[in-house]
Formats: sequence, C-alpha cells, structure tokens
Amino acid sequence: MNAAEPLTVLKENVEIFLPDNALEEKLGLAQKENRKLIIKLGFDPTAPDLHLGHAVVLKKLRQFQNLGHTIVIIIGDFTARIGDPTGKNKSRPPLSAEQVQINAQTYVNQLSKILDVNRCEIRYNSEWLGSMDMTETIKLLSQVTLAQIMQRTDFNNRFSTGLPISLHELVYPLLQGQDSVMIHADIEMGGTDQLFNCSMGRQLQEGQDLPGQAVLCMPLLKGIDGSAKMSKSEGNIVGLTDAPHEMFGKIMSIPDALLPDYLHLVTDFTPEGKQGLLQQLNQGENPMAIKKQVGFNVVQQYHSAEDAQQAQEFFQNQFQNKKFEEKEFTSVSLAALGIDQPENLRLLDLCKELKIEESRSNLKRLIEAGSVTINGTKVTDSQSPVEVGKEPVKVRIGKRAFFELVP
RNA sequence: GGGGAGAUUCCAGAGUGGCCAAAUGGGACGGACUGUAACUCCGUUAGCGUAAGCUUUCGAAGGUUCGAAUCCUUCUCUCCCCA
Repeated sequence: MNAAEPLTVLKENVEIFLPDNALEEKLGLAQKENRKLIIKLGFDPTAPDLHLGHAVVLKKLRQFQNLGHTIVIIIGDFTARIGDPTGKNKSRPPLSAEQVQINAQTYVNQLSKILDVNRCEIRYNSEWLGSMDMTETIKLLSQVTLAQIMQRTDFNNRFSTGLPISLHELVYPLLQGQDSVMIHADIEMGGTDQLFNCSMGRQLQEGQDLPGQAVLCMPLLKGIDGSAKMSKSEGNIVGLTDAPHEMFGKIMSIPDALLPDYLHLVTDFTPEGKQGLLQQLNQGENPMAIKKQVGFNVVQQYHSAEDAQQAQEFFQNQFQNKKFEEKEFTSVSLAALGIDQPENLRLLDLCKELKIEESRSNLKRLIEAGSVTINGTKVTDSQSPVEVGKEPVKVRIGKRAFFELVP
C-alpha cells in the first residue's frame, strides 16, 4: 500500500482538522519515530446506548486501528460520578460506582461491534483525576482563562440567555483535557461538538511541554427526525443493537433531505459506490429506492446480509404492500396475556393487554381516532366486544403494532 | 452581604380566588394522502371509570377560604442589579 492511500481513507468525512495539517504531521511523526499513534476517544458512562452517531466516529477509529495505531478509550467515570448538569437546572443524580461499572461494560460490548476491543486500551479517568489534590488542581486551572472557557458555544449561549452555569461545568473541559495529558494522546477524536474540549487537551499538553494532540472531528449525524443531532434524549436514534427490521424501518423513515448525509456517514459503500448512488439520486431516482439500499447496508453491518434481506422484505410486505392478508402479525396466546374469560372481552381491555405500557386513556383515544383495526376493519368503539375464543384474531394498533391472538 | 424579578402541564409561554386538567405556539402521537419521506388537511395530547364522575398536577411544605396555579408564611432553586 502506498503512503498516500491511507491518508485519503483517513481524511474521508473528517470535518475539522486542528491544526489544518494535523493528520499529515502526526502520521509523519509516527513514521519518523517508528511507532504507532495513540488515539483517544472519551465516553461519558451515563446512558449506555451507542447509536449510528457514535458509529461515525468509531468507524474512523477502526480505520486507524486497521493501520495498527493504538486506540485508547477513556471512560469518564470520575466526571460521571460528580454528575453533569449540562443544559438543565435539574442536576443529574451522580452515578454510583457500580452503575458506572455496568455502563462501562455495556459500552465496551457495543464498541466491539465496530472496534476490535481486544486491541483497545481502556482507561478510567478516575485513575488520575480521583487522586488529584488541591495544589495540582489549582495548577491545572491556572493554565486556562475564563475568556477561553467562555468561547465555548454552549457556555456562551447559556450565559447570554441567562441560563445557569455551574462552576464545575466550567472545569469539565479541563478535566477532559487532562486525560489527554495523562495518556500522551497524539490524536483525539470526537464529534464536531467536541472541538472545544478536544482543543483544550491540546493546550494543556503544550502547557506541560508535551506535543499537543491533533484534533479530528467528525460531522454530527442528524437524528432520524431530521433534527440537529442524533441523541438518546431526543429519541431519534438508530441504536447499534436495534433489531434488524427496526433498524431498517428507522432508516426508511428519515427525511429525504438527510439521505446524502446518511449515505456518506453510516454506510460502508466504497467511495465510488457512494458517488454512484448520489448520482442516481440527483438524476431523479426515487429517494425511497436509495434509502432501501442504505438501510440494507446498515443492517448488514451490524447484523448480517441475511438479516438485511429479511428486514427489507419484512418492510416491503408490512408497510408498502397494502394487502392485509400478507402482513405479518406477532402471535400472542390468550394464556400469555392472562385472559381467562374471553367471552366478555372489550376492545379497550384487549389493547391494554397488548400494549401494557400505554395508559388506558391514551388507548381509548387511539381507538376513537380510528387507529385500531380488527381483522383489517376499523373499530372505533372502545367498548365493543371482541371474540377471541375460537378463531385467531388479528389486531393492529397504530402504524407499527401487529398482533395475532390465538386461542 | 443588600435590593429586585422569577419557578406553570414534554418544551416555550398565557393565566393573578370559582367558567382551569389550565389559552396559544412548538413537539409528539393518531387519522386522510403517501414512499413508515416531505407537503397539506383533520384530530388527540394527566390518570382511572361504559358513563355520570372521581383522583393527581401549576418549585416544596404549611396556612387563609365554602373554594387556591392564583392570597399569606417558611423553605429550595434560578436570573438581574448594587456592594
């Protein structure tokens, strides 16, 4: 492989290089010193659900890993234990040590879908942050000015709109930066929203007479609802552990405008392949067709080609094909629902059994709004009786819930 | 440390003694249309009840009142101004 080739691969999709020639510089350094680079990625072990947004960064790390570089995953257990109230005035309850442990393990399991975790180094930042005394802490703090901290967009916005900022939040970027100092990171990766924090690491390293890390930021993947950022709290994620047909369905539901982003960032088509699909799109191909290919590709990455095939067929049959008879219903037995008197079963009660998590009031509304069908027929009276004793009964609630009741 | 403003349902934001489960907008959900896209239109948006109705909710706890999101007291939190 010639020297230029990895560089092209590594640069693909990266949105920000700090400094501009960061990557070339670090790769050159590695070659000159005949060593592998140390590449850092930090995680906050709060909500342990990785999604396609994380995958954008992880895939890039995988490329580095394939070239033999060392990936260091920092689990931010120290910061998580303090509790990060970012953005809200309800401060998040600090996580217990056990919970952090569990979350971290979940993370590592999910990371293994993309990275070779056996070749990753995993460090907990409590290892060094937990033992810093006041003298060291003050020394760390003295390296940064308030004006620098306030440049961070998030702080700036909150400050100017009069939202609260706790002092410990101001310190967060420094703690994260300290991680870079401790592990001698050559490169820190993150989403573009991490630019500030990552560059803080660079500054702190230089303050300690260490070579400053390069910062590579990947674009933020937009959520499936088209909002600015895919995040768990927005409920707009495609989880790496989502079931195949769920993953496929979620991809199909993204707004058309997002398709090029998804094509570039979450698929593993070759650059030529991506270009080709993009061209088809521009030439007026139905975006749905392209979306299917993206969906297929994604499911294939996290599950298998067979799963992807099945997911696509399921989707087509379930949602595109209008024929009621051909749809798939999840089979549920009366016994499993705990229905022992099938004679006087009302529709509302049945729906409640099928969708335990919904309130009866809400289900009643859904029925009245015409979103429930029995054997393909709309039923809008929540009190109407349902005969479930003899024949199987097919119930659909809303767009996605399909059940078949068997006696 | 002193003074002022504020905390409302998922969010923003009305409401200043009964007509308030609380306007309006956003979001979300559902329906029609469709490609589980977008656009548009319509509906719903605390819980329980077949229903009448009942229960919980307006930062927290007490109090006044036949009746409180609204008045009083204390507390918690936030923002602003002055020192």
